[in-house]
Amino acid sequence: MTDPDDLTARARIRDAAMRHFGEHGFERATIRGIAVEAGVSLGLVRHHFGSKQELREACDAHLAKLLGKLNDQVPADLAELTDPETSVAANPVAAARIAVGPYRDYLVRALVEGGVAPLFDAMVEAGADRLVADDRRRPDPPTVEPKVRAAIGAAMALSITVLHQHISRAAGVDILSPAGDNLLARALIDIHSHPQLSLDEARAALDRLPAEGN
Amino acid sequence: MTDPDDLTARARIRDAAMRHFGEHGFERATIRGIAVEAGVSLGLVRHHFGSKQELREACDAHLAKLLGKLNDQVPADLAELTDPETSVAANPVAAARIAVGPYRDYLVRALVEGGVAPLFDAMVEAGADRLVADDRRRPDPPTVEPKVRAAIGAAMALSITVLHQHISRAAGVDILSPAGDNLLARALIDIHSHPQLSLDEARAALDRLPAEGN
DNA sequence: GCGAGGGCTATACGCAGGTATAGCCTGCTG
DNA sequence: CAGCAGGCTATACCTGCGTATAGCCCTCGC
Repeated sequence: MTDPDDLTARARIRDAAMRHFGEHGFERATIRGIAVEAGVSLGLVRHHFGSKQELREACDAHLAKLLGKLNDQVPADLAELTDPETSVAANPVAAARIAVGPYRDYLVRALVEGGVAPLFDAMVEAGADRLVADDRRRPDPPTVEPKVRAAIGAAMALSITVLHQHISRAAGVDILSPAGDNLLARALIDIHSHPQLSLDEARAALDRLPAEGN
Repeated sequence: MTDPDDLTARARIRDAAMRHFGEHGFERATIRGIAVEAGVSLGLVRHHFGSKQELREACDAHLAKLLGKLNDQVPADLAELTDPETSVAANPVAAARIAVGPYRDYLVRALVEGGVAPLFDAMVEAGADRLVADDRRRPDPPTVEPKVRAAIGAAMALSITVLHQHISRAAGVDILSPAGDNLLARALIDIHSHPQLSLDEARAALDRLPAEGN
């Protein structure tokens, strides 16, 4: 976002494209609109990126690079990304929101219509590692591979971003705003510390399932 | 889906539209393509539904009606929707998959780009009711309104459908297929019966949060 | 039998927007 | 200075697609 050469026209075009794609979706966004917002001519967009499709791929790549970087230093970011202006401190939820913020809409679009697969897979990988460690401490051995559970976990984590408009409407609070950080954090802590199913219920549910096979 | 008058051209157009919108997205889908698939002329689409936008709204309405009906009789469906052909029996996950199946892609699109808000809100309402009942049995009183937790829960539930392509890829199994029903059900049971955070960890996390306010 | 209405088709219009071309201007290198 | 490369603009082209119009044909009521 604040790379030294991010003031080049090329970077401005890319950023404008990410905003437009995120806001309107790939189809509805127009090269002309992107060019206007970037303050360049229509032809220059085509000059730098060959076609609309290639422009999109460049955006995907850029997002992946950004979030990859972010992913690598989550711990550092958590400490560092404190934003004095909005009085959020030591709240991982707020940190994540701020970090992803500018690219949130684009990320959501990309997730739903393919693309950014590597990003998701990285999240799964990280989650699976954590699960493997946690599983050792479990009295009951899990019957499902860590990777599968991690994939579902990653989807659930992302669902807050992906469906934030619905969550916010239903909850009556903009969940992805400074005002919502605390609420969201508390809700997540509550949800993740209180199982929906008791172990007994879980066993009963498992027994009701049809025999292994498919 | 199997209404008596669902063989009318109007219904065929609507169904074709839902397929096209779901598969290609609203912008990329063309009225012409829909007309061809429905086996009618271009003009007839416009005759029945005034414009592309109105066609879309009709699709939204139809989906809401279908899923609303489904929602009302979930218990009945769970018993009834057993599909002998695919050997799924008494598996709620399979039942849900089969019920939503034909409209899955459309549902996902609609969820992400607005629309179908009432559907989501209904899920939240139902979830909140359940939470209120469960909360009474909790030793520690929840600090977050049921509605907020229910909204997040609904999003998490839907995330499996919305992000199924990523989950399936990462897990190496098509999670929304007969072959995946059992795996998905077992994974969900495991996840929902094993808290990610212990109560102690939860308390510690809560303490680390900045003071109430925002 | 005949007028009317509605399901349906064929054809045309208009334009938005992706793609393509031609060329300007500035700066660098030999 | 010559000349080239590359960032950049202006303009034109043309296809695809939403929208609009005109009218056919069949059925039903009188």
